Amino acid sequence: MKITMKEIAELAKVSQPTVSRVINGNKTVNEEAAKRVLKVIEEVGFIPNKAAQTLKRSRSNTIGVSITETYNPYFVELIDHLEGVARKNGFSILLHNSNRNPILEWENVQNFIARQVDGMIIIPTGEYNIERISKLSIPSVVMTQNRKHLDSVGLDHVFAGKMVAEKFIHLGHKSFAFIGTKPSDDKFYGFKSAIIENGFHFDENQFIPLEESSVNNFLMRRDIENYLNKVGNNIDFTCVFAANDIIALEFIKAASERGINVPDDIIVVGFDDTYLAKIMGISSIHQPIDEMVKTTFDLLMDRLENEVHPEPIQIKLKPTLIERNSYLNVFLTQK
Amino acid sequence: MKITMKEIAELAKVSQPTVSRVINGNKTVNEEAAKRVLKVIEEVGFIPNKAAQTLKRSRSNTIGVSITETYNPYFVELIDHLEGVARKNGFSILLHNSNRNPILEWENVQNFIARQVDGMIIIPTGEYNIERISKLSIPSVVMTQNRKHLDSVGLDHVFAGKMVAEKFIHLGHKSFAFIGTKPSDDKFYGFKSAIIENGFHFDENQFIPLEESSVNNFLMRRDIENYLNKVGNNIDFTCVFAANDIIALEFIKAASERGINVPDDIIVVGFDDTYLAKIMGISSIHQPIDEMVKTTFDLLMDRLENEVHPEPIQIKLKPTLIERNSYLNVFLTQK
DNA sequence: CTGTTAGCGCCTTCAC
DNA sequence: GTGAAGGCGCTAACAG
Repeated sequence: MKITMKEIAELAKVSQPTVSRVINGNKTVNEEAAKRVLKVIEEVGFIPNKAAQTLKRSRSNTIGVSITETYNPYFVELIDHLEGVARKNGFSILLHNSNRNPILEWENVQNFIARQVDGMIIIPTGEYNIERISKLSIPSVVMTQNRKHLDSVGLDHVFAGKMVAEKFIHLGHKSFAFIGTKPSDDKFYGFKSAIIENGFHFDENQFIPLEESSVNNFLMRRDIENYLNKVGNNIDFTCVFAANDIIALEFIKAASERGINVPDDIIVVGFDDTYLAKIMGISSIHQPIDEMVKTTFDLLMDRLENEVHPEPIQIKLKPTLIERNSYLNVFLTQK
Repeated sequence: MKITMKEIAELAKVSQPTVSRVINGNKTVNEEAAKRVLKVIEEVGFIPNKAAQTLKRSRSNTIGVSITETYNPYFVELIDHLEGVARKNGFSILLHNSNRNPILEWENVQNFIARQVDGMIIIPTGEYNIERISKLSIPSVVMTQNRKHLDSVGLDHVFAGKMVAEKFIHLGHKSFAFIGTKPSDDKFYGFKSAIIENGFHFDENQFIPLEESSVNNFLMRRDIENYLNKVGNNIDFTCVFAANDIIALEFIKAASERGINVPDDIIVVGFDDTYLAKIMGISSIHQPIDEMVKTTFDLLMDRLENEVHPEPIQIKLKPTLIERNSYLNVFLTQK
């Protein structure tokens, strides 16, 4: 059924390796013969079998990508760009979702190995598999987060937090809030540090906690409502930094329903600058997706070509703050 | 560097085919020997080379997925589910984006063939490549749209349009609008037909046209603004059916800025029921993503196992209408 | 310039 | 039950 080089060779009256030569652009082929081969290939629509090539060359031109979720559009943009960059460089993407589950993440890695990927790009579920991966002899780079034991391209979250705090302070705010999963978050660290460094106080009651398991907007909303119900009318912060855009939007909605106007009463800054922020006009920390993908891919290519295995590189990209008016305000002040 | 069955065989003091046998669960192996082999495999962390397996078995357990975009979260949900179902069945996904470009789409297909995928799932860019694909001898199924020449799992768009029109009529509306790319759209056809069948009139001036090239919310917004500017205050429709949720939201925003209240003045129904609709409380046509993915995958598996190549099957799934209050209304009526 | 040869890692008869 | 032999489709020396 399937056509092979052998058939092409017979039809073009050359040997099979010659067919291989013309396909791989080996110049040392008689022009006439090459033409004949190309003609036959064209006619029968021959496409070389990459499984055989991979086996022979021990290079698959495939990279395995393990992601943690697709719920946050930020990750989707990342994957999409990555696929584009990879294709432009002749690579295909093998995509597997770990769903934030380290066990599945490890399965993904095993699968990538089995399928002979040339390299892996990992959006990690946590620390769990990082060290094992680093010992694997397959070039791997972690994207979106920095890890000690592996090449990684992340974002300067501390800087992002500082930037937001300084913006708030510059705008005259004096009482701050943060919404996020864990207090150990770098962006919270940067946020809080900058507040304190500027002589202000961060009230720990104004850390609005989200459950680790709150992975969609309903659950995030629930956590926010819980907080708001608890504090009742004792809200005295005037600015909020949310750990991502979905959270920011849910806070704005929850606040609005309680008669709190954003941005007149409270201003909000989200994170990731996804199209959610763009569509809804929410200020947000923009991650340089293009740069992150490009850097990650280049780093992987570099590791792929230069066998030497030096110390892991940690690259931290600089975010920027995108200011918007909050479209929601438009709706609120309409009447 | 890489470990092979040969090494395992030596370490376990058996022959290489025996290693293959235990890995593939062939019962005809001495228990003692099998144990030894498994132990060695465990110790050295051996993972069989799928490129070799693929070459030998001419089966890769991979399916190629060509998508047109990731901008609409609906497609992302689809891919994510698909990846989950595929994995559960031992398949990996090779993902390529055609970016709505038929040339890239064809490249994707070629690449899939080269990489020996067992089957393909295509979200098509249009009619362009469908027939070529149908002649390919690799099982392929089109998802999200129905095509004559290829197995396809789509949605009953005509029914969806009817459903929305009937809902509008039931609510007492008499003047209708539609926002979408082309009047040939099945959902517009169903929408308009139901309006006429119920004795109402559809004013062609109330087809709000979007450019084919308007692929993001800014461009969609621009088209909507153009329309609204053109008609000025002569808006006499009270209900709008938008071809997707992003369009619906952009219309709501544009209308709100002009003092038109949604849903008090105009009600809006979107399409796809993405989380955008969920987050913003926009009514929308829900596509049964789970069912679509499951059906598509099962159909592909069926084609994969039963060599016979009967007539293409066209499956049309039934959408449902999810009614919401439009959160935007909450904001609008706040003060 | 080009054909012959060998082998990538695995699976599959086929004898023993 | 298991080893030996052959081959999947391709590439890479190596002669000629």
